[in-house]
Amino acid sequence: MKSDKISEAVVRRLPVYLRYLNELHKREVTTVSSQELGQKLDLNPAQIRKDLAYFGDFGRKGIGYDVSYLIEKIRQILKLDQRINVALVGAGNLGHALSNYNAFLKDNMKIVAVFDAHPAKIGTSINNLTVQPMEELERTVRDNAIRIGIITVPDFEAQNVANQLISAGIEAILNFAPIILKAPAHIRIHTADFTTDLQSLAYYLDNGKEESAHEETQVDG
Amino acid sequence: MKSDKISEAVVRRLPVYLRYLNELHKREVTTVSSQELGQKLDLNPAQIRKDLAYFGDFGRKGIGYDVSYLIEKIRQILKLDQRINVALVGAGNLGHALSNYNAFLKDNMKIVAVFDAHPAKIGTSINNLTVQPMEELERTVRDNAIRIGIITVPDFEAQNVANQLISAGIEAILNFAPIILKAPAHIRIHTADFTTDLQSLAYYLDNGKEESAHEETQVDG
DNA sequence: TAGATTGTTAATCGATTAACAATC
DNA sequence: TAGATTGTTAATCGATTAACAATC
Repeated sequence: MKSDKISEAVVRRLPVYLRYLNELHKREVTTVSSQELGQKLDLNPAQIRKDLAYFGDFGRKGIGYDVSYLIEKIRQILKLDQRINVALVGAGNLGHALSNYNAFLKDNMKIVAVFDAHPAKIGTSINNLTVQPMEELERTVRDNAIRIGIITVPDFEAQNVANQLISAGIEAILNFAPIILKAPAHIRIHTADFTTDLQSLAYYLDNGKEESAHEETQVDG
Repeated sequence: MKSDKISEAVVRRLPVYLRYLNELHKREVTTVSSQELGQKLDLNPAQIRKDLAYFGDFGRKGIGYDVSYLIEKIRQILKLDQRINVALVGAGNLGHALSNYNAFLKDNMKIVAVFDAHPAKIGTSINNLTVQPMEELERTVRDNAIRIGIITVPDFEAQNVANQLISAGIEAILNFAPIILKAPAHIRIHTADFTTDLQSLAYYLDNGKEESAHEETQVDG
Protein backbone atom coordinates (compact mmCIF):
# COMPACT_ATOMS: atom_id res chain seq x y z
CA MET A 1 0.00 0.00 0.00
CA LYS A 2 1.73 3.13 -1.15
CA SER A 3 0.88 6.78 -0.50
CA ASP A 4 -2.63 7.87 0.58
CA LYS A 5 -2.30 10.72 3.03
CA ILE A 6 0.22 9.96 5.73
CA SER A 7 -0.68 11.22 9.17
CA GLU A 8 1.67 13.40 11.13
CA ALA A 9 1.87 10.79 13.87
CA VAL A 10 3.40 8.37 11.37
CA VAL A 11 5.89 10.92 10.06
CA ARG A 12 6.99 11.78 13.58
CA ARG A 13 7.80 8.17 14.32
CA LEU A 14 10.05 7.75 11.30
CA PRO A 15 12.97 9.71 12.79
CA VAL A 16 12.65 7.60 15.92
CA TYR A 17 12.94 4.41 13.88
CA LEU A 18 15.84 5.88 11.97
CA ARG A 19 17.74 6.79 15.09
CA TYR A 20 17.54 3.31 16.52
CA LEU A 21 18.31 1.67 13.20
CA ASN A 22 21.45 3.76 12.98
CA GLU A 23 22.42 2.48 16.40
CA LEU A 24 21.83 -1.11 15.29
CA HIS A 25 23.88 -0.48 12.18
CA LYS A 26 26.75 0.83 14.25
CA ARG A 27 26.55 -2.35 16.29
CA GLU A 28 26.67 -4.33 13.05
CA VAL A 29 23.23 -5.82 13.51
CA THR A 30 21.97 -6.59 10.03
CA THR A 31 18.35 -7.60 10.59
CA VAL A 32 15.60 -6.50 12.94
CA SER A 33 11.97 -7.50 13.45
CA SER A 34 9.06 -5.19 14.20
CA GLN A 35 8.81 -6.93 17.55
CA GLU A 36 12.35 -6.07 18.60
CA LEU A 37 11.88 -2.55 17.33
CA GLY A 38 8.63 -2.18 19.22
CA GLN A 39 10.11 -3.43 22.43
CA LYS A 40 13.01 -1.01 22.28
CA LEU A 41 10.95 1.98 21.24
CA ASP A 42 7.88 1.34 23.37
CA LEU A 43 5.63 0.95 20.36
CA ASN A 44 3.24 -1.69 19.12
CA PRO A 45 4.90 -3.94 16.48
CA ALA A 46 1.78 -3.84 14.31
CA GLN A 47 1.98 -0.09 14.30
CA ILE A 48 5.58 -0.15 13.17
CA ARG A 49 4.81 -2.58 10.34
CA LYS A 50 1.88 -0.46 9.29
CA ASP A 51 3.87 2.76 9.40
CA LEU A 52 6.55 1.30 7.17
CA ALA A 53 4.07 -0.37 4.82
CA TYR A 54 2.65 3.05 3.92
CA PHE A 55 5.83 3.67 2.00
CA GLY A 56 6.63 0.28 0.51
CA ASP A 57 7.33 -3.36 1.20
CA PHE A 58 10.58 -3.02 3.06
CA GLY A 59 10.55 -6.22 5.06
CA ARG A 60 10.78 -9.90 4.33
CA LYS A 61 8.19 -12.30 5.69
CA GLY A 62 9.66 -14.70 8.19
CA ILE A 63 12.87 -12.67 8.38
CA GLY A 64 12.26 -9.07 9.34
CA TYR A 65 13.82 -5.88 8.04
CA ASP A 66 17.31 -5.43 6.68
CA VAL A 67 18.80 -2.67 8.79
CA SER A 68 20.86 -0.96 6.11
CA TYR A 69 18.11 -1.11 3.54
CA LEU A 70 15.53 0.29 5.94
CA ILE A 71 17.87 3.12 6.93
CA GLU A 72 18.29 3.98 3.27
CA LYS A 73 14.56 3.94 2.67
CA ILE A 74 13.62 6.05 5.68
CA ARG A 75 16.29 8.56 4.79
CA GLN A 76 14.75 8.82 1.34
CA ILE A 77 11.26 9.24 2.73
CA LEU A 78 12.37 11.98 5.12
CA LYS A 79 14.39 13.59 2.31
CA LEU A 80 17.50 13.23 4.41
CA ASP A 81 19.34 11.82 1.40
CA GLN A 82 19.53 15.30 -0.06
CA ARG A 83 21.31 18.32 1.30
CA ILE A 84 18.92 20.56 3.24
CA ASN A 85 20.12 23.98 4.32
CA VAL A 86 18.77 25.55 7.48
CA ALA A 87 18.81 29.11 8.77
CA LEU A 88 18.77 30.01 12.44
CA VAL A 89 17.28 33.31 13.56
CA GLY A 90 18.12 34.44 17.08
CA ALA A 91 21.71 34.17 18.26
CA GLY A 92 20.93 33.90 21.96
CA ASN A 93 21.73 31.05 24.29
CA LEU A 94 19.30 28.66 22.72
CA GLY A 95 20.38 29.51 19.20
CA HIS A 96 23.93 28.91 20.26
CA ALA A 97 23.05 25.53 21.71
CA LEU A 98 21.19 24.48 18.59
CA SER A 99 23.93 25.51 16.20
CA ASN A 100 26.22 23.16 18.08
CA TYR A 101 23.86 20.31 17.48
CA ASN A 102 24.99 20.29 13.90
CA ALA A 103 27.27 17.54 15.04
CA PHE A 104 24.25 15.41 15.92
CA LEU A 105 22.44 15.98 12.69
CA LYS A 106 23.54 13.73 9.90
CA ASP A 107 25.69 15.39 7.26
CA ASN A 108 22.80 16.32 5.02
CA MET A 109 20.89 18.78 7.17
CA LYS A 110 22.90 21.74 8.23
CA ILE A 111 22.56 25.19 9.73
CA VAL A 112 24.34 27.36 7.20
CA ALA A 113 23.40 30.86 8.36
CA VAL A 114 22.64 32.66 11.62
CA PHE A 115 20.77 35.95 11.94
CA ASP A 116 20.06 38.37 14.73
CA ALA A 117 18.50 41.80 14.98
CA HIS A 118 20.69 42.95 17.85
CA PRO A 119 23.61 45.11 16.60
CA ALA A 120 25.94 43.78 19.30
CA LYS A 121 25.49 40.24 18.04
CA ILE A 122 26.08 40.97 14.39
CA GLY A 123 29.50 40.01 13.15
CA THR A 124 30.20 37.74 16.09
CA SER A 125 30.89 34.12 15.41
CA ILE A 126 28.77 31.15 16.42
CA ASN A 127 30.10 27.74 15.67
CA ASN A 128 32.04 28.93 12.60
CA LEU A 129 29.14 31.00 11.31
CA THR A 130 29.14 34.78 11.34
CA VAL A 131 25.95 36.29 12.70
CA GLN A 132 24.30 38.33 9.97
CA PRO A 133 21.85 41.25 10.27
CA MET A 134 18.19 40.65 9.46
CA GLU A 135 18.54 42.81 6.36
CA GLU A 136 20.58 40.08 4.74
CA LEU A 137 18.12 37.32 5.50
CA GLU A 138 16.23 37.37 2.24
CA ARG A 139 19.29 37.38 0.04
CA THR A 140 21.15 34.76 2.02
CA VAL A 141 18.15 32.46 2.09
CA ARG A 142 17.76 32.68 -1.67
CA ASP A 143 21.45 32.48 -2.50
CA ASN A 144 21.95 29.38 -0.35
CA ALA A 145 18.69 27.67 -1.17
CA ILE A 146 17.82 27.58 2.51
CA ARG A 147 14.57 25.67 3.00
CA ILE A 148 14.05 25.48 6.76
CA GLY A 149 14.15 28.24 9.35
CA ILE A 150 14.64 27.82 13.08
CA ILE A 151 13.25 30.61 15.25
CA THR A 152 14.91 31.22 18.60
CA VAL A 153 14.01 34.86 19.14
CA PRO A 154 11.85 36.23 21.99
CA ASP A 155 8.14 35.58 21.60
CA PHE A 156 7.17 39.13 20.65
CA GLU A 157 9.51 39.03 17.65
CA ALA A 158 8.68 35.52 16.50
CA GLN A 159 5.75 36.26 14.20
CA ASN A 160 7.66 39.05 12.53
CA VAL A 161 10.67 36.81 11.94
CA ALA A 162 8.40 34.07 10.63
CA ASN A 163 6.92 36.49 8.11
CA GLN A 164 10.37 37.45 6.90
CA LEU A 165 11.44 33.84 6.56
CA ILE A 166 8.31 33.02 4.64
CA SER A 167 8.61 35.91 2.24
CA ALA A 168 12.22 34.92 1.68
CA GLY A 169 10.93 31.60 0.42
CA ILE A 170 11.48 29.24 3.33
CA GLU A 171 9.25 26.12 3.29
CA ALA A 172 9.18 25.05 6.90
CA ILE A 173 9.80 26.48 10.35
CA LEU A 174 10.86 25.02 13.65
CA ASN A 175 9.64 27.51 16.23
CA PHE A 176 11.04 27.65 19.74
CA ALA A 177 9.16 30.79 20.75
CA PRO A 178 6.18 30.18 23.02
CA ILE A 179 3.60 31.48 20.60
CA ILE A 180 1.30 30.08 17.92
CA LEU A 181 2.61 31.35 14.61
CA LYS A 182 0.24 32.24 11.79
CA ALA A 183 1.35 31.24 8.33
CA PRO A 184 -0.01 30.21 4.92
CA ALA A 185 -1.11 26.60 4.75
CA HIS A 186 1.76 25.49 2.54
CA ILE A 187 4.30 26.46 5.20
CA ARG A 188 4.91 23.65 7.66
CA ILE A 189 5.40 24.77 11.23
CA HIS A 190 6.53 22.68 14.17
CA THR A 191 6.52 24.15 17.62
CA ALA A 192 9.21 23.08 20.05
CA ASP A 193 8.20 24.85 23.20
CA PHE A 194 9.63 23.39 26.37
CA THR A 195 7.69 25.75 28.60
CA THR A 196 4.63 23.83 27.47
CA ASP A 197 6.45 20.55 28.01
CA LEU A 198 7.44 21.46 31.53
CA GLN A 199 4.05 22.81 32.51
CA SER A 200 2.19 19.78 31.25
CA LEU A 201 4.70 17.64 33.13
CA ALA A 202 3.72 19.38 36.35
CA TYR A 203 0.17 18.09 35.90
CA TYR A 204 1.37 14.56 36.43
CA LEU A 205 3.11 15.25 39.71
CA ASP A 206 1.46 13.24 42.38
CA ASN A 207 -0.03 15.16 45.28
CA GLY A 208 -0.84 12.41 47.71
CA LYS A 209 -2.87 9.59 46.34
CA GLU A 210 -4.66 9.57 42.97
CA GLU A 211 -4.13 6.15 41.39
CA SER A 212 -2.18 4.43 44.16
CA ALA A 213 -3.29 0.97 43.16
CA HIS A 214 0.14 -0.04 44.35
CA GLU A 215 0.24 -1.02 47.98
CA GLU A 216 3.56 0.74 48.42
CA THR A 217 2.75 4.06 49.97
CA GLN A 218 2.60 3.96 53.71
CA VAL A 219 3.28 7.55 54.52
CA ASP A 220 0.08 9.62 54.30
CA GLY A 221 -1.90 6.43 54.04
CA MET B 1 -18.31 16.46 34.13
CA LYS B 2 -15.36 16.17 36.45
CA SER B 3 -12.39 13.82 36.34
CA ASP B 4 -12.48 10.48 34.45
CA LYS B 5 -9.09 9.89 32.90
CA ILE B 6 -7.79 12.96 31.14
CA SER B 7 -5.91 12.30 27.93
CA GLU B 8 -2.44 13.63 27.40
CA ALA B 9 -3.63 15.63 24.42
CA VAL B 10 -5.92 17.59 26.72
CA VAL B 11 -3.21 18.19 29.31
CA ARG B 12 -0.83 19.42 26.65
CA ARG B 13 -3.30 22.02 25.49
CA LEU B 14 -3.79 23.51 28.94
CA PRO B 15 -0.45 25.34 28.98
CA VAL B 16 -1.27 26.73 25.57
CA TYR B 17 -4.55 28.12 26.86
CA LEU B 18 -2.80 29.49 29.91
CA ARG B 19 -0.19 31.29 27.89
CA TYR B 20 -2.72 33.11 25.78
CA LEU B 21 -4.95 33.87 28.75
CA ASN B 22 -1.98 35.48 30.45
CA GLU B 23 -1.50 37.61 27.39
CA LEU B 24 -5.16 38.64 27.45
CA HIS B 25 -4.87 39.42 31.12
CA LYS B 26 -1.90 41.67 30.49
CA ARG B 27 -3.97 43.48 27.88
CA GLU B 28 -6.71 43.85 30.48
CA VAL B 29 -9.20 41.77 28.57
CA THR B 30 -11.56 40.37 31.19
CA THR B 31 -13.67 37.91 29.22
CA VAL B 32 -13.05 35.52 26.35
CA SER B 33 -15.20 33.03 24.44
CA SER B 34 -14.17 29.60 23.24
CA GLN B 35 -14.59 30.92 19.72
CA GLU B 36 -12.04 33.71 20.15
CA LEU B 37 -9.70 31.33 21.88
CA GLY B 38 -10.06 28.79 19.12
CA GLN B 39 -9.40 31.32 16.42
CA LYS B 40 -6.24 32.56 18.07
CA LEU B 41 -4.89 29.13 18.93
CA ASP B 42 -5.95 27.28 15.80
CA LEU B 43 -8.25 24.95 17.71
CA ASN B 44 -11.87 23.96 17.47
CA PRO B 45 -14.00 25.93 19.98
CA ALA B 46 -15.93 22.79 20.93
CA GLN B 47 -12.67 21.12 21.79
CA ILE B 48 -11.66 23.97 24.05
CA ARG B 49 -14.99 23.92 25.87
CA LYS B 50 -14.75 20.18 26.27
CA ASP B 51 -11.18 20.33 27.53
CA LEU B 52 -12.09 22.86 30.18
CA ALA B 53 -15.30 21.09 31.13
CA TYR B 54 -13.30 18.04 32.18
CA PHE B 55 -12.13 20.03 35.17
CA GLY B 56 -15.19 22.05 36.08
CA ASP B 57 -17.76 24.56 34.93
CA PHE B 58 -15.52 27.53 34.41
CA GLY B 59 -17.57 29.47 31.89
CA ARG B 60 -20.86 31.32 31.87
CA LYS B 61 -23.45 30.57 29.25
CA GLY B 62 -24.05 33.50 26.97
CA ILE B 63 -20.96 35.27 28.30
CA GLY B 64 -17.82 33.21 27.96
CA TYR B 65 -14.91 32.70 30.36
CA ASP B 66 -13.60 35.16 32.90
CA VAL B 67 -9.93 35.49 32.03
CA SER B 68 -8.57 35.87 35.57
CA TYR B 69 -10.69 33.08 36.94
CA LEU B 70 -9.72 30.70 34.16
CA ILE B 71 -6.05 31.51 34.64
CA GLU B 72 -6.40 30.70 38.32
CA LYS B 73 -8.15 27.43 37.58
CA ILE B 74 -5.71 26.22 34.96
CA ARG B 75 -2.81 27.07 37.21
CA GLN B 76 -4.38 24.94 39.89
CA ILE B 77 -4.97 22.06 37.50
CA LEU B 78 -1.39 22.15 36.28
CA LYS B 79 -0.17 22.49 39.88
CA LEU B 80 1.50 25.74 38.96
CA ASP B 81 0.02 27.37 42.04
CA GLN B 82 2.57 25.54 44.16
CA ARG B 83 6.32 25.86 44.17
CA ILE B 84 7.93 23.15 42.04
CA ASN B 85 11.68 22.72 42.16
CA VAL B 86 13.54 21.47 39.13
CA ALA B 87 17.03 20.04 38.69
CA LEU B 88 19.03 20.32 35.50
CA VAL B 89 21.60 17.68 34.64
CA GLY B 90 24.09 18.57 31.93
CA ALA B 91 25.74 21.99 32.01
CA GLY B 92 26.45 22.22 28.30
CA ASN B 93 25.14 24.76 25.84
CA LEU B 94 21.61 23.54 25.97
CA GLY B 95 21.56 23.32 29.74
CA HIS B 96 22.84 26.84 29.83
CA ALA B 97 20.12 28.03 27.51
CA LEU B 98 17.42 26.32 29.53
CA SER B 99 18.56 27.66 32.86
CA ASN B 100 18.15 31.13 31.43
CA TYR B 101 14.57 30.37 30.60
CA ASN B 102 13.79 30.62 34.27
CA ALA B 103 12.75 34.12 33.43
CA PHE B 104 10.03 32.79 31.15
CA LEU B 105 8.66 30.30 33.61
CA LYS B 106 6.26 31.74 36.10
CA ASP B 107 7.65 32.21 39.55
CA ASN B 108 6.51 28.85 40.85
CA MET B 109 8.55 26.50 38.73
CA LYS B 110 12.25 27.00 39.07
CA ILE B 111 15.54 25.33 38.28
CA VAL B 112 17.25 25.25 41.66
CA ALA B 113 20.22 22.99 40.99
CA VAL B 114 22.56 22.15 38.10
CA PHE B 115 24.71 19.02 37.86
CA ASP B 116 27.43 17.82 35.55
CA ALA B 117 29.81 14.87 35.50
CA HIS B 118 32.63 16.76 33.85
CA PRO B 119 35.22 17.94 36.44
CA ALA B 120 35.97 21.11 34.49
CA LYS B 121 32.35 22.21 34.75
CA ILE B 122 31.95 21.60 38.45
CA GLY B 123 32.09 24.72 40.56
CA THR B 124 31.47 27.01 37.63
CA SER B 125 28.43 29.23 37.74
CA ILE B 126 25.40 29.09 35.49
CA ASN B 127 22.78 31.72 35.92
CA ASN B 128 23.53 32.14 39.64
CA LEU B 129 23.68 28.42 40.27
CA THR B 130 26.90 26.59 41.02
CA VAL B 131 27.35 23.43 38.99
CA GLN B 132 27.48 20.45 41.35
CA PRO B 133 29.07 17.03 40.85
CA MET B 134 26.81 14.05 40.22
CA GLU B 135 27.72 12.64 43.62
CA GLU B 136 25.68 15.37 45.26
CA LEU B 137 22.60 14.79 43.15
CA GLU B 138 20.79 12.47 45.50
CA ARG B 139 21.25 14.61 48.57
CA THR B 140 20.47 17.89 46.84
CA VAL B 141 17.33 16.46 45.28
CA ARG B 142 16.07 15.25 48.64
CA ASP B 143 17.09 18.31 50.63
CA ASN B 144 15.42 20.68 48.19
CA ALA B 145 12.36 18.58 47.47
CA ILE B 146 13.19 18.64 43.78
CA ARG B 147 10.42 16.92 41.82
CA ILE B 148 11.32 17.34 38.17
CA GLY B 149 14.59 16.63 36.39
CA ILE B 150 15.71 18.01 33.05
CA ILE B 151 18.26 15.93 31.17
CA THR B 152 20.60 17.73 28.77
CA VAL B 153 23.50 15.30 28.72
CA PRO B 154 24.78 13.38 25.67
CA ASP B 155 22.59 10.46 24.62
CA PHE B 156 24.89 7.73 25.90
CA GLU B 157 24.72 9.12 29.43
CA ALA B 158 21.02 9.91 29.47
CA GLN B 159 19.69 6.59 30.74
CA ASN B 160 22.23 6.50 33.51
CA VAL B 161 21.36 10.03 34.59
CA ALA B 162 17.67 9.17 34.46
CA ASN B 163 18.26 6.22 36.77
CA GLN B 164 20.04 8.42 39.25
CA LEU B 165 17.30 11.04 39.18
CA ILE B 166 14.69 8.38 39.71
CA SER B 167 16.45 6.74 42.60
CA ALA B 168 16.88 10.15 44.15
CA GLY B 169 13.11 10.41 44.18
CA ILE B 170 12.31 12.62 41.23
CA GLU B 171 8.76 12.23 39.87
CA ALA B 172 9.04 13.45 36.29
CA ILE B 173 11.68 13.99 33.64
CA LEU B 174 12.00 16.28 30.66
CA ASN B 175 14.49 14.56 28.40
CA PHE B 176 16.39 16.41 25.68
CA ALA B 177 18.63 13.49 24.76
CA PRO B 178 17.72 11.71 21.52
CA ILE B 179 16.93 8.39 23.14
CA ILE B 180 13.90 6.58 24.53
CA LEU B 181 14.36 6.39 28.28
CA LYS B 182 13.22 3.36 30.23
CA ALA B 183 11.63 4.09 33.58
CA PRO B 184 9.04 2.72 36.02
CA ALA B 185 5.47 3.51 35.08
CA HIS B 186 4.95 6.02 37.85
CA ILE B 187 7.69 8.27 36.48
CA ARG B 188 6.39 10.65 33.85
CA ILE B 189 8.76 11.27 30.97
CA HIS B 190 8.44 13.84 28.24
CA THR B 191 10.87 13.83 25.37
CA ALA B 192 11.88 17.13 23.83
CA ASP B 193 14.04 16.08 20.97
CA PHE B 194 14.48 18.65 18.25
CA THR B 195 16.46 16.32 16.02
CA THR B 196 13.21 14.43 15.61
CA ASP B 197 11.34 17.68 15.08
CA LEU B 198 13.71 18.81 12.37
CA GLN B 199 13.83 15.48 10.58
CA SER B 200 10.08 15.12 10.47
CA LEU B 201 9.92 18.68 9.17
CA ALA B 202 12.09 17.67 6.24
CA TYR B 203 9.42 15.19 5.17
CA TYR B 204 7.06 18.04 4.37
CA LEU B 205 9.48 19.85 2.10
CA ASP B 206 8.01 19.97 -1.34
CA ASN B 207 10.03 18.38 -4.09
CA GLY B 208 8.21 19.50 -7.21
CA LYS B 209 4.50 19.07 -7.27
CA GLU B 210 2.55 16.88 -4.81
CA GLU B 211 -0.69 18.69 -3.88
CA SER B 212 -0.34 21.81 -6.04
CA ALA B 213 -4.06 22.44 -6.19
CA HIS B 214 -3.07 26.08 -6.29
CA GLU B 215 -2.64 27.41 -9.80
CA GLU B 216 0.31 29.52 -8.68
CA THR B 217 3.34 27.56 -9.72
CA GLN B 218 4.42 28.36 -13.23
CA VAL B 219 8.06 27.43 -13.05
CA ASP B 220 8.50 23.70 -13.67
CA GLY B 221 4.91 23.51 -14.79
C1' DT C 1 -36.86 39.62 25.04
C1' DA C 2 -33.21 38.40 21.54
C1' DG C 3 -28.58 37.12 20.94
C1' DA C 4 -24.66 34.76 22.55
C1' DT C 5 -22.26 31.09 24.39
C1' DT C 6 -21.66 27.38 27.51
C1' DG C 7 -21.70 22.27 28.82
C1' DT C 8 -22.73 17.94 27.03
C1' DT C 9 -24.48 14.31 24.14
C1' DA C 10 -24.30 12.15 19.79
C1' DA C 11 -21.93 11.62 15.33
C1' DT C 12 -17.81 11.48 12.97
C1' DC C 13 -13.40 10.81 12.11
C1' DG C 14 -8.88 8.86 12.63
C1' DA C 15 -5.43 6.19 14.84
C1' DT C 16 -4.06 2.01 17.21
C1' DT C 17 -4.22 -2.81 17.88
C1' DA C 18 -5.48 -7.65 16.91
C1' DA C 19 -5.63 -11.27 13.90
C1' DC C 20 -4.23 -13.97 10.16
C1' DA C 21 -3.13 -15.49 5.40
C1' DA C 22 1.00 -15.28 2.75
C1' DT C 23 5.60 -16.59 2.57
C1' DC C 24 10.50 -16.58 3.72
C1' DT D 1 8.84 -29.02 6.92
C1' DA D 2 8.21 -26.02 11.13
C1' DG D 3 8.87 -21.54 12.98
C1' DA D 4 9.00 -16.75 12.33
C1' DT D 5 7.47 -12.55 10.68
C1' DT D 6 5.62 -9.59 7.27
C1' DG D 7 1.73 -6.85 5.01
C1' DT D 8 -3.00 -5.96 5.42
C1' DT D 9 -7.77 -6.30 6.73
C1' DA D 10 -11.01 -5.99 10.32
C1' DA D 11 -12.02 -4.65 15.13
C1' DT D 12 -11.30 -1.56 18.66
C1' DC D 13 -10.37 2.31 20.82
C1' DG D 14 -10.04 7.21 21.49
C1' DA D 15 -10.15 11.91 20.08
C1' DT D 16 -12.34 15.59 17.51
C1' DT D 17 -16.28 17.92 15.86
C1' DA D 18 -21.22 19.01 15.31
C1' DA D 19 -25.37 20.03 17.26
C1' DC D 20 -28.38 21.78 20.59
C1' DA D 21 -30.84 22.45 25.03
C1' DA D 22 -29.91 25.29 28.90
C1' DT D 23 -29.24 29.80 30.39
C1' DC D 24 -26.84 34.18 30.97
